[in-house]
Amino acid sequence: MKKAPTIRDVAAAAGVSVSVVSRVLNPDSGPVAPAKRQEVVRVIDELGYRPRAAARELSAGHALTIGLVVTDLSNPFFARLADRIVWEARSHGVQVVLMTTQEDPHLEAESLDTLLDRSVSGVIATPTGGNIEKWARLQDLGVNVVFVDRTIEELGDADVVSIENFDSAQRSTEYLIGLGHTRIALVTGPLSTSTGRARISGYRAAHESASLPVDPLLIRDVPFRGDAGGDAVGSLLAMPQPPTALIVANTAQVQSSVRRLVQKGVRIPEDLSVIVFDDNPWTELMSPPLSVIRQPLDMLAVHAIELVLGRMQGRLPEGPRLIEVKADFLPRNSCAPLAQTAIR
Amino acid sequence: MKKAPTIRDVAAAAGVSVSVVSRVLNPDSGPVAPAKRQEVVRVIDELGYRPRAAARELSAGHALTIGLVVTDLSNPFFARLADRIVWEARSHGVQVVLMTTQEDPHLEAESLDTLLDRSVSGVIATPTGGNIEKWARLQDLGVNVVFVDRTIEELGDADVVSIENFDSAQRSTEYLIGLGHTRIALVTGPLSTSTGRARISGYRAAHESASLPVDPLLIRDVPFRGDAGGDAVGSLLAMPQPPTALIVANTAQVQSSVRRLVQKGVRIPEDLSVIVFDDNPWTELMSPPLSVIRQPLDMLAVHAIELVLGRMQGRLPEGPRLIEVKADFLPRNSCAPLAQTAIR
DNA sequence: ACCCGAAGTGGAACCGGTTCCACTTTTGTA
DNA sequence: TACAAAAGTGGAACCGGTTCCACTTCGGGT
Repeated sequence: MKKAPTIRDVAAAAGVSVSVVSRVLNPDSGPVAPAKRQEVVRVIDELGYRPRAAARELSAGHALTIGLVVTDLSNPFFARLADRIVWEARSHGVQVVLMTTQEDPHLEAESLDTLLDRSVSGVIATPTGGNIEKWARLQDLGVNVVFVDRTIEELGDADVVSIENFDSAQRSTEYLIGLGHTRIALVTGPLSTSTGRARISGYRAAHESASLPVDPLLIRDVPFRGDAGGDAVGSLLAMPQPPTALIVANTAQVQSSVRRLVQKGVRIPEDLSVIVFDDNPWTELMSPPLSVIRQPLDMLAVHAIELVLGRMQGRLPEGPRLIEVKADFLPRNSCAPLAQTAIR
Repeated sequence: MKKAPTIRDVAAAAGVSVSVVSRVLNPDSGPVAPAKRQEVVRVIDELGYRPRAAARELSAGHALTIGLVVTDLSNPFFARLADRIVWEARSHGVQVVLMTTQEDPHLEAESLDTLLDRSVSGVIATPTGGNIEKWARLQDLGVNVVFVDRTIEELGDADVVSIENFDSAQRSTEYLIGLGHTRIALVTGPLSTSTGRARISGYRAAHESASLPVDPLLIRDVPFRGDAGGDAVGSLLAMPQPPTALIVANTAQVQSSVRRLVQKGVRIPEDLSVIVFDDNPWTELMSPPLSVIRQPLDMLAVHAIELVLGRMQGRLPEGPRLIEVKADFLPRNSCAPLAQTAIR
């Protein structure tokens, strides 16, 4: 186990001072004579020298690193989001430190502290909704915060990237209404999140423009983790007058909800028409293939990274940005007209 | 945007020297009078002081960080693995820097360089198979390397955690043979990986003990990325005498393979019996639910972390360790006796 | 009362980069 | 040819921790 060379080793071997090596390492930080530059480059290559990130960070005061704080990587939604973000970050030479919260504010708080210790220059997160002061403190210390998929109302000056929640919920609801359905259930995110509320609004708006009444019992706001989606589905099916259509607008709960449907032997779409908010290849492989609101994860990731890096480089207007990405509706075969639906 | 306090601020506010504060921060690094310890703790809390990780790393020479290098997080196998590893790492106070290789040795090489710059104390990876010298160099510089799911033969002294490849392939093959199948196709990983070879051996062994011949054309070793699995399936189906059963023993290619089956309108298990190596909730939600070799990701993750941390703390015997975890076979409804299979 | 070792403390070097600044050497221009 | 501006260079401080070591203080044993 040998020791890696340092900048002073390089300087000595090239017969120059560390200043010169540093200037070679960071172009535009000062002049270097072409001959010396070449020699330094040669020595660097010969010794296999690589600058230690820790040293750089210490003197710079911040790291070329961003934190990614998501609920849970075993959920394909977050996993794919993470994948895109890691990919985009790398192409900009930025590393990603990954933390999961399991939707637990305590774990989230711990993660934020750790990221602060690491002097990350940005954080991309799907926040739990708690830790308002902690998030504020983070921003206060100059960390660029971007929320994806959800907002925290109390945090006015954070950037947010999400899909068009209102619009997506409205469109999927309208589609089902167009098929003749009147009892449409909605499983969505917690009311404490902007996302959850916006989707409910879209759902209501669709009902209103069709002059249909809204049965509040058909709306279920459930947490992002655990088996809450499945439980909501179970309870919906057990209603005296069960729904004939279901929109699962809580991406993290799609799997749980669908599992419950399968377990209960519900036939799709003969018994129940289903639309889910998801972007998961498996939805297409089911029989029938599920109709989905496709979350454009690539776009979410790209915008999130753009925001973080843009702020890092100070090339972005001051105020907080809200970016809403259009989500595609992909009708497949999990929805049928009400006339062809078996009412129990 | 204010500035975070440093250890010197704390020392000044508590009326002690930085040495004392440092000793309070790191118990067992030296004596501190109880009264002063208490005062220092109070000041730390009051100022909200947190030690900068970069400073620590610089002087320690290595970071409390491990690198996780996987193919692709949009693949549920790697995503779930990452999830468990992040979780286990956190519980030991270790952070995880995530990098993806897309199975491209160049990207892998770049990742390793970056991790080296960061002075990570360990790397957990699903290696591409290339970059032998780079991996060796990493180990040479004192980085603990643990491979998951695959080995690199040329790298004798790396720890490896994987499932019992030979055994798993053998059992699934025997199961199908038991159902009467004689033309069983195998889609597995590249021959350049130990995993790929071991699974083929298991497959062959099952044939031998049943005195069945092996048709080499039924064995397809395909890369971990791209749509190679689907293509292999397409080509298998187009054979003059196509297989009546299929084992997809390349977790990264399960989705691609199944998609192709669905696209081609192959009925499971009426036309083809299927077993896949996977640990993905969606396999259960398909109709029919797929029979799987369940990869015990939790176990893989726990062992990987144990190895890395164990080596970091120097409390592990010298030589490289190979840990094989038993994988469960979960028969569901995607396999039928040959007698009930439609031969085209 | 005396001495020795342990407990407690702070000063300063060190880790490996970046950056400021003073200094020397070129260049360009009048 | 003279002299200011620009290019090139290296010394040293600095970032924020850890750690070694010298020094002081205290306690206990004889």
